[in-house]
Amino acid sequence: MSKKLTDFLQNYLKKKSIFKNKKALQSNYTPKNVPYRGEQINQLAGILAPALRMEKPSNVFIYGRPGTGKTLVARHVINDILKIAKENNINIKTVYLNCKLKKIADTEYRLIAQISREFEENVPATGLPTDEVYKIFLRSLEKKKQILIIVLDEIDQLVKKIGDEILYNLTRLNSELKESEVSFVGISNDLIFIDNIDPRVKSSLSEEEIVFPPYNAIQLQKILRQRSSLAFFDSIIGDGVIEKCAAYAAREHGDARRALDLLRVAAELVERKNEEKIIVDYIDKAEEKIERDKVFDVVIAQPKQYKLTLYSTLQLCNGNNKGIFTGDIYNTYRENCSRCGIKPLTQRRLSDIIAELDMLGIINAKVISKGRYGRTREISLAIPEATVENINQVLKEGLGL
DNA sequence: CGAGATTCATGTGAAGTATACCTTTAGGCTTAA
DNA sequence: AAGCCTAAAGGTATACTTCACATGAATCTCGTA
Repeated sequence: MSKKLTDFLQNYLKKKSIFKNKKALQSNYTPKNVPYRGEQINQLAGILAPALRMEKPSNVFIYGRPGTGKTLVARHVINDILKIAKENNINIKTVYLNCKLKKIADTEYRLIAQISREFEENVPATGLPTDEVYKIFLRSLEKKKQILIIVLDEIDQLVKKIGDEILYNLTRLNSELKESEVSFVGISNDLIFIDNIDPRVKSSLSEEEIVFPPYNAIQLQKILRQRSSLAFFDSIIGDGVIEKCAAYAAREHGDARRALDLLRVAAELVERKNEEKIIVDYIDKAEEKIERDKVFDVVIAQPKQYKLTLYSTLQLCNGNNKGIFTGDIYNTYRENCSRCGIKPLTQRRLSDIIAELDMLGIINAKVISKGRYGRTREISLAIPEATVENINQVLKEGLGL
């Protein structure tokens, strides 16, 4: 190890961190109290409380824009219920699942398999019939009398992808159970989601509804202050920093997660620069970085073929801002395939991949008709200009080009 | 000139295929009585 | 004879391919004013 590096690491260890508890700013942190969500907490607690008497709670749907505290409130209420249940020896179990996660809960099979794994069942990734997995799950649930509360986050994404039949199957679960009972808490960012599903399913799965309004700037400030007092040592935050974070996040339909991310990333930048105070300028830098990282993380998590498709799109968009079409991308894609020795997929499949990249918000794809010249998707990038080059770089390396 | 037919390039649905993995079953081998 | 291992048979989910038909406005065609 070089002298320089050793020194750096030594110093790093000695240096006092500006964070008291960095976790308090991370998005999966559950604070002790949740400001401005008292009403929603009471509603949800009221709905779920019957579980403590071993009665099945009503199913609930929770709606609200991103970053309005839906997941947080659900976690909070459930934690408390679990705590009380434990103190009083009541048999309640809860499962939290994010339906958006690729390869984990993005199909009916995987969803049920994942829930079953929470019961220490060993369910293979493929090979079993889906109803067999249902049986494993039900059997496991019936081993002893209990109330199960399943929280399905971003359930709208799942239904968009595989259709609403799964919801119907979920509603029927209780009729197969003798001892235990299951309740669902569905969380959705899409406010009109429930209107587009089968009315029968709707009535049984959405017995109750809770709506989360966005936070306003004042509320965001309060939240930020509360969390930052947990996260930082005193007097680290400069004037106007909190206000600016709140203002930026309020602009994005009151997204508290974004506000907290801004503050955290800004602090990380400060720390890395060996400075001691967060000043307003860092918020702008943080904003840029978040924007960049957000796309980065999504892109990096994609399978190879998706990356290659995106890379080809990037190539075509570069410097050429008149619309590009599916056919163009496919040609470029094929070239790139042969360059890095990957077997090309069919255009049919690429069409689906483009649609998925569109859903992920990395590109904008709109089906248009060019009249005499056919029908196609008109595609443009949804990535901020400044990050294109970076992403291009990462893709290039990832694909060995 | 304008209504209706044509056309193109690809969207899109359905069905088929490859792969990877599962359970069941039957046969063969080992083991212990 | 009982127990265990292995391989074949028969099954599924998922990602992808193949096939076939659907789309929809620019362009073409042709009858009419």
